[in-house]
Amino acid sequence: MTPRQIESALSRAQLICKIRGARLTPVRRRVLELILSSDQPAGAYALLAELRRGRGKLGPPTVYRALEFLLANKLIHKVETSSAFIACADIEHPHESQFMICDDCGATEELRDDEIVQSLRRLGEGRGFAVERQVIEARGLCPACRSAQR
Amino acid sequence: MTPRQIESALSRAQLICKIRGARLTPVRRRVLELILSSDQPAGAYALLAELRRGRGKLGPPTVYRALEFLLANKLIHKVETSSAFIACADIEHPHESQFMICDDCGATEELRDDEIVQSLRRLGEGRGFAVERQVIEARGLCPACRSAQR
DNA sequence: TGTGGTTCGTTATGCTATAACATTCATTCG
DNA sequence: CGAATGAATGTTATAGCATAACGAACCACA
Repeated sequence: MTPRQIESALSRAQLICKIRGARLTPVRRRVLELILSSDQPAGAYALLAELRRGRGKLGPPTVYRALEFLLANKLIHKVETSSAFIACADIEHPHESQFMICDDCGATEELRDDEIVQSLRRLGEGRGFAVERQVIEARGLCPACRSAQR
Repeated sequence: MTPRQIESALSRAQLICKIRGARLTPVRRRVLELILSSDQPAGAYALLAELRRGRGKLGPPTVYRALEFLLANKLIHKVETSSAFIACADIEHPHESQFMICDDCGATEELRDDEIVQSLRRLGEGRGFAVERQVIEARGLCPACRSAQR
């Protein structure tokens, strides 16, 4: 993302939070900015290391609390199989998303297919489950690593 | 699972391994037995604690290596969002599976829907990804906890 | 200007997983 | 048989991910 795009995303996040009565504080904003700046999903401790450059010596809870807030407000997603966090591609429209993760280079792409979401929901409800959250991730090789391997 | 069913599953696993030229050693067999005996997904350290009762003082690598073997031979699955391991419901027919996990009581049900598997595969391939492994898990409330809450 | 709730700093700790190297075990081949 | 080889396991240490608990600072609102 270009600096311009990052600024735009931050402004929009700010606005969304304001509307909701949620507070995008400096720490939270900074963590979101770091995640937006990263081209790959960012781990909590990598974010913490960045946070510390500038601010003093912070502990894990600081970054985890910020992540919790950003997740709750659907400004970021957690990639479960990587234990890492990625900016949401469309914060104006909260949604379930799916991820493709390259085992080679870690490249992660957010997909959004409502049909698969509905399928899993139906599947759960067929068994009497009330589905609250879905984790749908595919691991494999991205196009680049795929051709590099041959 | 009843002791009888556990014995049956162990025998079948033994046979499958033999056919494949894989060795279901005592440690691996024991870990599989523990997982089969558990009514809920078992964590690695819980399994380790059980393993230690009987054998001496073992380290995490022992159990993790056994788990790696069982996963590679598709005798168990890993539930990513719980960091726990569950017996495969149909070891004779290797497959991708999905899980419904209750946030309240931890009850975990293995589902098997080939359509959702194919959907995700197509979705990935549409983006040029070679999908090797799928993680599809739904978190929510199981029927029991659902009615208990009302 | 209190007062209550939210956010943040700080310390400590727990859980999950693997690296690295020594040892034991099983198998095969001379 | 006995050595050689590769697989499996034991052992110690450490890395990586996440949260509990408590107090201080901050903010909004009466």
